[in-house]
Amino acid sequence: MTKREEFIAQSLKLIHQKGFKATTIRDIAESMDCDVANVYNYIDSKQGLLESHLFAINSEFHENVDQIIKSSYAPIDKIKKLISLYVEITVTRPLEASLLVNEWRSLKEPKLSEFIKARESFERKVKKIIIEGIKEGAFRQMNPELATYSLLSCVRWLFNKYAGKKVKVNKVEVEKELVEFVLSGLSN
Amino acid sequence: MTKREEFIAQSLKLIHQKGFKATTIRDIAESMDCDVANVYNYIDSKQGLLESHLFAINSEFHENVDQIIKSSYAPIDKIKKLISLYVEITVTRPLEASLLVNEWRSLKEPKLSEFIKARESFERKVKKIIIEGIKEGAFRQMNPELATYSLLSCVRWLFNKYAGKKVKVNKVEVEKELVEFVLSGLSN
DNA sequence: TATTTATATCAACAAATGTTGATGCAATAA
DNA sequence: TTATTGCATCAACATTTGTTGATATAAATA
Repeated sequence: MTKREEFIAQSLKLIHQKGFKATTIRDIAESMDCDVANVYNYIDSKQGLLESHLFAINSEFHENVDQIIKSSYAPIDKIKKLISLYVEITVTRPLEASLLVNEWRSLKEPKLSEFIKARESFERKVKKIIIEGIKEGAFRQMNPELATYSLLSCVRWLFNKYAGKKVKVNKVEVEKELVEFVLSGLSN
Repeated sequence: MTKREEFIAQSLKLIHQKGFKATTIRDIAESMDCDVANVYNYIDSKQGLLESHLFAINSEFHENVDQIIKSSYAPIDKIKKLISLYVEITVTRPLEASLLVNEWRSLKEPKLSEFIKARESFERKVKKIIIEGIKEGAFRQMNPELATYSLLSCVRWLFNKYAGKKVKVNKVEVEKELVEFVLSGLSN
């Protein structure tokens, strides 16, 4: 592993553990056993470090989301596909997924607004799927907004389970469980 | 409203808006239009401010939780009661609820471990309810751990919707929707 | 060989931030 | 009346923290 890769790995790890605000440049330097100034061989600013990783994973996520949205799948299958996407990204790159869920709050304007705008746009798309599903009779009658947030929160917590821990995860099994929960809840 | 009450209100509001780490003593002072040193008429330290509010609401929450756990309700009704409790606290005191969900990360040892321990204990209790519900046949077969986290995340996002915004909320309606989602998911 | 690239070293600064001490003043309670 | 309580004022300090500039060295590349 090159030093630059070690830097990326360590900084992502620290940001996930302590949060972006609480992670200092000196923390990062110490974790990779080098001088403080050395960190600036890899970044322009601390803020830039957050922005680059955050928007990289965010773009990737939204591009995949749009393909699902624009597909001809029925609402119920679009939901399944979205959950599958979220599980895939979260299990393979949990540290970056944690940026999407937690650390975006540390963005500064105008990046903050840019992120929020994209996220709200995504949430509206999910809400539309739910509304359509209700109309078609695939989903029961419900408040689409509350359902949207509930649904999304069901997958957003996931990274917490797989970031930093060396748990061996059966991606497919996790996906199956989440899909079942979102579609059927607890009940028999 | 006394000055002390204004201090509490403003500091909670700021902590929710910007996060605890990003909220400075000077921010708080400015928000209540007083000198910086003045803030220390009401607190011993910034950290103490977080701790007192966080553990106050946390204790209250867990006391109520234990009453539900120890009741003779069936698993499905315990779940309903828990959701009801969460909605109640979140809708009436969203700013404090946000501490429980977001800001506990800013606690320092040993308070941090204390909080985490309580939270994990709570999660185990919920998991037990689910396991029991499955055994009794009230709930379908599922992975209890994933179900626990999914269930809890379904209610934890709520404060985001009601903190800071002047939305008039029908508590009962929100509760009904959440219960339906947790028990039945999206499906018909 | 010449040169670019990746990384290391050291010192230092400016700004932000939590915190303190000493003091004043007015209202309330004893 | 006296003592306490709640709140305000001002100046100052010690740390923490992001960031820079100038320079060195060894390896990779041209």
